[in-house]
Amino acid sequence: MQGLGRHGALTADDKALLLSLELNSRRVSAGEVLWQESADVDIFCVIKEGWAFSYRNLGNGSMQILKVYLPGDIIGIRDFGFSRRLAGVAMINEGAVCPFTYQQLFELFGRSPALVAGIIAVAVRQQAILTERLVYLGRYSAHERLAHFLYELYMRLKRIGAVEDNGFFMPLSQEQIGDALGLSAVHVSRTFSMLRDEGLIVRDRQHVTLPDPQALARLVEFNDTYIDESLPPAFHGFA
Amino acid sequence: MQGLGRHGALTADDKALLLSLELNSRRVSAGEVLWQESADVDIFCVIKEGWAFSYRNLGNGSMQILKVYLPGDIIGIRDFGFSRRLAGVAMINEGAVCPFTYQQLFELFGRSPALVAGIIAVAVRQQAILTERLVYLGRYSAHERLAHFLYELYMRLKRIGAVEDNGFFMPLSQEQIGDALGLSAVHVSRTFSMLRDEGLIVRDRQHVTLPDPQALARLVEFNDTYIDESLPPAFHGFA
DNA sequence: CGGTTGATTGAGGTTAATCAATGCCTGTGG
DNA sequence: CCACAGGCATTGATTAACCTCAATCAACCG
Repeated sequence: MQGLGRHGALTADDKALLLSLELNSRRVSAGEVLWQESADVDIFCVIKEGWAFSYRNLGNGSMQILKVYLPGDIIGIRDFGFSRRLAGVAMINEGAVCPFTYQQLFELFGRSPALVAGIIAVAVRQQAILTERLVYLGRYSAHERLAHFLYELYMRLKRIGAVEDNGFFMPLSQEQIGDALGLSAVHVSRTFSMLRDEGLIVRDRQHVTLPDPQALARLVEFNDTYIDESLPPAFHGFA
Repeated sequence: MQGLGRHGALTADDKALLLSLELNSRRVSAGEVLWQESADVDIFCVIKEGWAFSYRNLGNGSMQILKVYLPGDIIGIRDFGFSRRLAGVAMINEGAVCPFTYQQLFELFGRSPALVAGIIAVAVRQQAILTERLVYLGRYSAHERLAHFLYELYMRLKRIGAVEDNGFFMPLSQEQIGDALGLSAVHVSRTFSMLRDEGLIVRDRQHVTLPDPQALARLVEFNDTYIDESLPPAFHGFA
């Protein structure tokens, strides 16, 4: 609700609708697969608690992680408009999700322009994050990829109040980070060491600290166009 | 119109609306920049003729090409919902485009559910193509990346009737292909030679032939989920 | 005809993958 | 409480993929 409200005032009715969706939330365990790739598209989810990721398993035995989802993120709207899942989704750690159906989504669409605008904004910004990683995969070294990845997490976590003293909880294994960045787990480890020696990133088990976020931002030339989540003025008349 | 009509019957009114958009088309020259990254978002375009690509220029001097656009493709809907361009767009060869404004897009939305469904379907499928390349960038070698890239072009060109005897016109330079696949131009050249020696891809200047598309499809494990362009049943009641 | 652009080929260097060994935590069962 | 196993991270050595630089060549263009 906090996420969607940024794009237009929600009426009391809108809020009631959203709250009704949140009622039937479900606890999920670490590693649990929410759905497999190619499965039928039935539901979407909002993460209430815990981290998840979407992935593709490849013919050569490796896996590509497409996106990491944090509490408050909507999972599955990328599949909106398809009849089968383009990617699987699994939980990283324990948590809770609120599932809702295509039906309920269309209901929202019919009822509230502000919610439509909000969901469009969320969807296009998620895609922008993906595009940003495509750029990094294509043209940057392991060093910059990892730095960018962690800085992006830092920014997203800060938005939801999960950063304290420039540090945050990060439950991904180095193997999983490698699968997200197109690197081997071994090289992720080496790259972490480099970043630590440079004083840019400190990591202790599942806790990451960025001693100097500004310096890191300069290094990765962070493009915050897609983090700014306001919709352009043209939308105001529409939704 | 052909592309959008796949997702629902267009009324005579819809068609008239689309034709009116096509009236003010504009000729564009090879290499012409349609817009720069970070520019204000004012228009979208349909390509009537010629090829284009969207790109990001990076701090380290290199460029990442995000997507290649073919005749019939809509350019710029990725920026829908942002006030500034996430990527630049430039023509590869000479051609013609039909620009239309945010305003006109909203008008379409208000008038025709079938067009809304069509545009949603086009947008999500374009994103799926991007995601597919992200997977290839992260986890496949130059050999498979190039094979996949060309096979994807082959499939998309076949849809619009631009393939003849398994061959097609391909105006991209090897430098540009490298920018799309995250490779150097030199390595693209070597990889082309490998594919030619394997009998998978024959290239003569700007003409590419796939002697055995089936074999190539097996090699790249082409995922055609996102090429199937029908919207799922759930949409039928909605749009 | 000279100039330019794009493709090819070779040589050598760099990045990151792979293989393998070790260490460190954590949980488990005796 | 200790022994042990499993998962994760680290480190070293070797190999493979790809980049960069540089030279050459072919096609095109004024």
